[in-house]
Amino acid sequence: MTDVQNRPYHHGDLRRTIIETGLDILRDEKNWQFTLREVARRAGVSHAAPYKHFPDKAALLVELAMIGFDRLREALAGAKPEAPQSLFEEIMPISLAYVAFGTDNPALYRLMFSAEEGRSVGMHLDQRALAVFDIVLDMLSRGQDAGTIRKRPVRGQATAAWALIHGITLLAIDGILVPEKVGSAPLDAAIATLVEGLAIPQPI
Amino acid sequence: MTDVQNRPYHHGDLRRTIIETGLDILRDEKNWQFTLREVARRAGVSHAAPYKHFPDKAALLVELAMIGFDRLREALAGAKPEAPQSLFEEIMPISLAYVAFGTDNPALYRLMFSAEEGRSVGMHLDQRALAVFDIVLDMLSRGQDAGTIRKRPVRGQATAAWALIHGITLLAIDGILVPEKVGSAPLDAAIATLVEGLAIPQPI
DNA sequence: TCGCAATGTTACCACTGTCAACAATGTAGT
DNA sequence: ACTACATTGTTGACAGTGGTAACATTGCGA
Repeated sequence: MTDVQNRPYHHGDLRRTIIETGLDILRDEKNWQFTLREVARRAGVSHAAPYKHFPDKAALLVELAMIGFDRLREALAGAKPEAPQSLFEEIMPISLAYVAFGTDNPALYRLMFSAEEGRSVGMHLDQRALAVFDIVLDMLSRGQDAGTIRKRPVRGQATAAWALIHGITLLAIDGILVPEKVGSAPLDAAIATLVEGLAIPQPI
Repeated sequence: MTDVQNRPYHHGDLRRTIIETGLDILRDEKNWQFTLREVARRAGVSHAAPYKHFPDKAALLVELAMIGFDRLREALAGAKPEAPQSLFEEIMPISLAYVAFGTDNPALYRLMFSAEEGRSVGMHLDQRALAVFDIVLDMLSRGQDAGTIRKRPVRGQATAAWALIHGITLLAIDGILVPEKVGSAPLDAAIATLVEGLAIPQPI
């Protein structure tokens, strides 16, 4: 266990440091210029050092995207209401948590769904993304069992739910859907529309 | 009017050529490496020539994104059904056209909604994007007047509709929502769910 | 016809991703 | 303890990129 004080030749735990530095850059770099050399620079290490831990830049980005999916899943799990009285009360907090995660970590969220880096992210993305998808899927399945949502292919309904929230999140990140307050009117209305589409119609 | 045959010193209409070449690259470059030098190369011109027509790379990308929005708007306008018998019949073809546009022009569609290039695209995007948004808005307004959709803030419902289709399109581009056939089951189901959320509930 | 503005080219700069060669360090086997 | 080796970090190079400045060529108006 080397002492951190005297900057030894070997960093000690450079891999983790690189990942954390990468997350930092994703967090405060609004201009999305993610350079491997900048990561190395911030980590106080030479520009080629990261290559001892990651085969190339895309690999690091994949790693970061993975962490992003993990965090998103945790955020959703943490937002799940305990005793929802209606489908709306169940879906709303999770949706808000999802959108909030996206607007709080715009660069990271974009990275998660970007196929721009040589298709790598997209390739490895399936499993983790589907883990998030499964949260929605479970929610709707239970709702269907409880008789609160329509009897339609669950997969299609989950797709609708995910796509809607995903779309809202990206529109919010892009500043098109005013993300002033997360609890803004269009957002609530959009989610309400989704819930109406899922729920079994009630007598007016 | 210079003859195109003998490659004069002055290209003649380089600006348009650059834009078209850019669109070509967007079309067949799946790997999303959009280099200004490659554009110049394909246009058969020196690597600095584009700077006489565009201040920088971002400006060209903004231009391309604009064209993308124009084309999307035209595609949607062309897909509008003539005499829809229901809200579903009205929304479905437009939605399919939207998703098809995205999956047919993945790189272009991504560019349209990417704020990665120095926020330029996002800044200039508003007007054109809202033009697309207005198509949805008009559709829902007319539906509300006709009494086929719920009386809720139109803006929120239009947001829901757009976000859902936008999300579906991106998920399809990312290959998460199997885009095998555009008329796939999850896609139809998702749109159906949307329509149910918009429409006034019918007696079962 | 002459001079200037527009447009294209060349040469250069800083920067990036990536690789090869080299240096320092930890560690296993004797 | 000593030595050979694998690990990890550094330096220096390469090609490719966005961008700028200086220069060349052309078209066009006075």
